[in-house]
Amino acid sequence: MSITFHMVTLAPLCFLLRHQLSDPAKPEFSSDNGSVVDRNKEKMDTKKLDEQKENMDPGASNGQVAGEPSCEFAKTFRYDRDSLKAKHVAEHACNSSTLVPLVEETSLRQLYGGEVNLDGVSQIDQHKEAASCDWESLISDASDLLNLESPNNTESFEKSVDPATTFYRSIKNAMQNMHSNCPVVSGEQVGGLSENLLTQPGEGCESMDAESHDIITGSSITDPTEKMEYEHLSGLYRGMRRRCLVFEMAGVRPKHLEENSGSDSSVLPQFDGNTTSNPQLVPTKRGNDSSCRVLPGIGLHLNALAATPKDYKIVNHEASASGRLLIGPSSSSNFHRPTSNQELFSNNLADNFMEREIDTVENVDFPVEDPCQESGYMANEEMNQCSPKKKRRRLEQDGEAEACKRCNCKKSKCLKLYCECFAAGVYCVEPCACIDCFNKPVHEDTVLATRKQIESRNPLAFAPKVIRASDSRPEVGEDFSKTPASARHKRGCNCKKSGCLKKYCECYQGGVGCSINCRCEGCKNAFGRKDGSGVLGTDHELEEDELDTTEGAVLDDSSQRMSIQSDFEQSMDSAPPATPLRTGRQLVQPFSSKRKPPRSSSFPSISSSSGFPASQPFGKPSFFPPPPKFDKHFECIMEDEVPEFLQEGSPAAGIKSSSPNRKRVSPPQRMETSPSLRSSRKLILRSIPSFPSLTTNQ
DNA sequence: GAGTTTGAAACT
DNA sequence: CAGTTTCAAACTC
Repeated sequence: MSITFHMVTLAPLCFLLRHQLSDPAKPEFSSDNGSVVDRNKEKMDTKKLDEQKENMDPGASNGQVAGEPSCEFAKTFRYDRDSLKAKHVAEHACNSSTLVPLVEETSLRQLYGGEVNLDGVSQIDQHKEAASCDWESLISDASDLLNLESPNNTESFEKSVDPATTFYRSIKNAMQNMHSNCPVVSGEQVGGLSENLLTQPGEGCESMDAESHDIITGSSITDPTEKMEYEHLSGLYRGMRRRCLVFEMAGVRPKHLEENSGSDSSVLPQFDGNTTSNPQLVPTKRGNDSSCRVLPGIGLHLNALAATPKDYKIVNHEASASGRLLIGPSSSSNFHRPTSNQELFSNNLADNFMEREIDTVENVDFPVEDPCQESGYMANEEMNQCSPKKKRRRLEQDGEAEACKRCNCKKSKCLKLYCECFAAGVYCVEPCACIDCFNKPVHEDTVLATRKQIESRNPLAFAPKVIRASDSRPEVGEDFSKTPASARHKRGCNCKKSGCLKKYCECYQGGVGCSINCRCEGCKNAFGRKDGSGVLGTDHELEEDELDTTEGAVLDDSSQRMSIQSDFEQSMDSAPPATPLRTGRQLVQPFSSKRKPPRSSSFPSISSSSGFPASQPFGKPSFFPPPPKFDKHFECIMEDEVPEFLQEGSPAAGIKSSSPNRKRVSPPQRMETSPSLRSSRKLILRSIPSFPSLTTNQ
């Protein structure tokens, strides 16, 4: 049991460790091509492992339910690889005892660096004598334990563990464990050398290397060669294990979850939006509704982990506000790091998974209050009997539609950009009316592969569609919503008939004016025309054609326009409290050179909030559309790109930092140089990979 | 709710 | 790169 717990509590740490081991100079994730093929292959292999796991897991009440976690474990091991460099170091260590000290010390420092200040470090040596364990079997057992864990047991388990203290303790143990492995190489524990190691030093060491990390994460150990095979994909699945692991650990998957898992095989934990009132962890049916799950920022969550349970809860709370599951580079974080698109995607995906997992962990003991989750949950519970359209409308009317996309795809399998969910980087949720949907956690690999493929075709495919000119960045306190035209659609629209006055137009839908990038004809975009004229409400430049009775976008007079604009602004302002639109704007950071959108000054923008008022001032269809589709995107973006707490390091920033997606931004250097945030920084996974020097803070 | 329109995405 | 097709959302009735 203790091992199981360790795996849970240390999962985030492991994530951290892996990142820290990575070579900073090297892209965090391999963005090599042919990933699709490789992935397919890996998929197959993973499935095999899956099956094996399932066979080994008699406790699996539901094939898929139990299977996925198992699969995750397998994946975990495979993908959860340290950087090649790190591994090589380990391998060298295996072959040369002289390197051992370096490996141990360096790895330890890298692994725990200044991020994890644990007393356990000092005790490691004392435990080197500890008999090396058969980690494979141990972990296997542990994983089985997880699956077999009955709700009751789990419950008692949860109760018996104090998150804060246990986490601390677990880390220490894990560290000890890790060192108990290394000594084998160093000769300090020759007795513990496995036969494998003796016969295959390199692989053995690699295994150990893997074990040393996977032990913490609870991943099962597989053939080292396989690990190599998937190493380049390590980043993509980095967070998965934790998700599953956590879920399993949580072991509180309610019965109804299983009941619903028939068609919805995904069994990742989801929390009831009602957890507000119910402190109990209430995972809900997952798979389709995953996108509604809040994936708070990694860093925040990790911070939460490092913090006291109280802080934990608070952070989680706030972090959950955005309620979006980003699985792709659509998140703004992409713009903050000079990584490849693939990396971005992978990172984001991983992060999201990570977030999910961490979130789950947190929620084991602390309730989560998340509007999105709630809405998602409610949608699941209440909308099931409604037609997709009704669901959509209802949600939209509730202003919750923006929180969770729901598609209606029939042919695309939700694996193309046609699918709003997919395009938004979220999994399809239960309310979706899609047919033959593959955009589910169950098909993670497929989704990843597809996304990667699409990105290979168009690196910006998942990037925010609307960007904001840097020079138009508003001053603090300025309501950027007043200048929607300052934001521009990344590519511009191509409208022919809609006059850019309907939501067919992406610019209009995004609440931004058309720009020179647009190839639209007869542009009448109320947010600003291609020719640069007329930003509604700001300059009264609406011209006759805008006032024409075209398309019902009829405006009687400027005052009305103003009213509408007002409405629009209000809508912008009516963003959910957790949606730091303005804040985000203030903090938007420049795109990395790689991510810099074509022909634009590159500031991702949030054109509007997701909370357009349900009521329209004039009792008729508003000239302004309901929250533009991109809002959701923007929300995430803004949240992502708002490392305010990192930038300012102010106490207040701490609160803001709980915004869900901020995790992604976290500029490493800032974190490094912000002593006041040290405790938080410790567990900001997101930043870890790019940490220039983790050892400097020790 | 069914059918149409629209334009982005995907394909050739 | 341009033209065409496919697709699903937006819209209309």
